[in-house]
Amino acid sequence: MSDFPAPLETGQDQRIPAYAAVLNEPQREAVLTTEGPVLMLAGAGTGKTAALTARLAHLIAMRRAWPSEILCVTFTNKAAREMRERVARHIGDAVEGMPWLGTFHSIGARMLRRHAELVGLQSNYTIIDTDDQLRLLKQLIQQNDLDEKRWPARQLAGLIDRWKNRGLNPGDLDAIENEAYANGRGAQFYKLYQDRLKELNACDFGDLLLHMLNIFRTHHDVLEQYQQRFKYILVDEYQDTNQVQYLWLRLLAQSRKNICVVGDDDQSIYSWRGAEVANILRFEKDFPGAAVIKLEQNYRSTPQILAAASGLINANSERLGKTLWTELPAGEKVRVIGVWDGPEEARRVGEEIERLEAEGAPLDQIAILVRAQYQTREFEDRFIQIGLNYRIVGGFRFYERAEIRDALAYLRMIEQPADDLAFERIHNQPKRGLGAKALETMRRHARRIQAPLAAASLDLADSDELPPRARNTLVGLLGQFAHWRDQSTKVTPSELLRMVVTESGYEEMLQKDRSAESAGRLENLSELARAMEDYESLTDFLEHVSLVMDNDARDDGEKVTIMTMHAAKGLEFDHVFLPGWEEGVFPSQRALDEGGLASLEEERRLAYVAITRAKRRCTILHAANRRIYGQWTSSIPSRFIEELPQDTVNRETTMAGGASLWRANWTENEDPFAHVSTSRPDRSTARGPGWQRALSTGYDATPKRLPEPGKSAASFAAKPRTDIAIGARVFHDKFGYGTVTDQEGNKLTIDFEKAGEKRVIDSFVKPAD
DNA sequence: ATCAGCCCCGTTTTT
DNA sequence: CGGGGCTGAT
Repeated sequence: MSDFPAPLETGQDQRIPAYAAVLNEPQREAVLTTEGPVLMLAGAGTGKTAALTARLAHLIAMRRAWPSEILCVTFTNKAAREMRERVARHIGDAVEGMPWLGTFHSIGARMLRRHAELVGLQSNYTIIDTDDQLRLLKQLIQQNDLDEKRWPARQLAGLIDRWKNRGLNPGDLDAIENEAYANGRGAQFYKLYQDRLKELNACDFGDLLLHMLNIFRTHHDVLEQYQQRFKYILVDEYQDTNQVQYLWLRLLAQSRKNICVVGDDDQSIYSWRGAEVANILRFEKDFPGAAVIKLEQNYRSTPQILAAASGLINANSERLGKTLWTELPAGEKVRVIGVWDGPEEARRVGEEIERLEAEGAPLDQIAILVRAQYQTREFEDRFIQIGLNYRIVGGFRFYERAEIRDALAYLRMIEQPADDLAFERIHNQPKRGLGAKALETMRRHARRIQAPLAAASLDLADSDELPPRARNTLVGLLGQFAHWRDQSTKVTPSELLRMVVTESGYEEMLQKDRSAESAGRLENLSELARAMEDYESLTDFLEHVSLVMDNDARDDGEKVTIMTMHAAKGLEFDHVFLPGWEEGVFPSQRALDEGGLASLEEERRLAYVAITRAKRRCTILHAANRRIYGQWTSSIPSRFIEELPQDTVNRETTMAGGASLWRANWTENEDPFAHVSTSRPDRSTARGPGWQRALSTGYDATPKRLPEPGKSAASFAAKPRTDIAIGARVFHDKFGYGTVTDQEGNKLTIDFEKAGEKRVIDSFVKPAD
């Protein structure tokens, strides 16, 4: 600690490095305690990343280690990227020499490339995604005469994932685990899957970590090599680590014990995908003598927001216990708004946002955080209607899109002719008349001669097992691949991709399909080609795409963000709306039905994460009625609302009057089934057990203020466009091509070719070419 | 080989 | 309600 230039208290001492000057006391301690295990408990908004990056900068500036001797792991590429950028600000180009800063998976992949032969792979192994994984498992299930209906591939994939997350190999499964699939054939299928992957020279995501763990366990020399190399280990979001990651880290840290983990047990929201809070809870036991540093000063939210969140999370047991505080001035209380139903909720949020906008709030500082993806629809519909710019985060990531996967499959086939999964994916994409039947013949032959599909197909083309037509097509396709493989050494990867997309007929297929999606798909493919321009070899690029590429960027203009609470972790917004705080929605029905207290506590942590995203204003909403799976359901406010400290909350309702009156009414006409119905409940007749509780929390049935119809951004600015008239052909980002059949102010009625007739705001369409 | 119609099912998501 | 997957008819 003595080598730290000077304490901050000495004022503007010029010897204080920039990276340390802005830190508070505990943050500085986290930077200075370089030796030995450190547990950094960083509450929401407490400057965890600042401390982490300062620690990295410090280690390097003080010559404790070369950049290449520090292992720094994160969960997401985004976090890794951010870390890299922020460290670069402190130490400049030296960060380029940090090859071991990255996600668990990319670091695992990098290590595995060096030691692949130890687990029976070649170093140019392919990383398969969940789609390939599923198709492979389906094949195995079919081949082994299992009924896929009874034992779905999905289930097996889930089990294998979980086993891998826990560091279990096929031979490690106990009787109970084994029993979990196909009456005791779990281990058998797990083994079959692993063997098949090896044949394909492929890995799934879980393998990237599990293979390395196996190597560490069985090859002490390899483990020692890494233990020597990594003088310091830093782990971000430690509460999200799963068993393999934990075991992996423990082995690597064993000899030097210079491991610093950062996390927040209150923000552990990923147990359902294998994360174990226990890892952070028992860190001090794993590494005796660990320094525990708590970051509790919050720089993000108002005292009210913080108090609400803290009060809520207090209801959880099993916490390490932190108390967040802030020096920020008092702000507004958290608002809790009760509304009649889902559509009204969306309407209300829309109005609130328009109000904020009028006050000058930038739209990108406003977020709507939902529990589940299905909740986004209501808002999307409403925002399209009132012409409010929004973006929905989540859904498909870039490389998960079908067209991207198809393009990659072509490239994989060029790179590795033995990649059967890639071949199967595109053998008839675009349609070329090589259907399921031809594929089956090809597979059979491949199995017979023990060769990869493509090689076997070449062989097959010489026989008369396939009909002449299919044979010709097959020869043509294989010829194309030979041609592309030849070209791949002569042109850049990006040129190769363009060549493949055109020559395969893929481009033509998309051009013929005039839907909104296909236009976007063509665009995605050009984007892929553009992204490839930075890569020299196909191998580099393929790994980058499957492991690193994400599509969160593309910030085109100011938009309100709609996303799940999970996706919002780590982000912050001035204004946060939290709709759907009803029992069964949040906490989710599944969490209530299964998983018991642990599940409920995780939901509560999620609520904590959600509230602490807000910097200035946080608005919670709950609706009395909501359509779930097409059924109108009445629901009661979330228990989390009651758990908020009442003095931090302002309650509002769009309904006023006498709750008592309503309760009386309900008891008189008791109808136990009133809460489930197929028609939308009417304000004057609805009732139900949930409703009663809703009333008791300050609800009322008669509308205090009915939403004023048409009062929205759309009707304010109702100047019709002059470039679009009835009969015009137009294009809409969501609905595709269509013809305008009516125009009323800025509202158009359009008959879409794919989506049917819709009413949309004219700013959402452009004239079709 | 392809498509329409039927049935089933339905959190959260990163790599 | 709505999407995906599978079946059976062209």
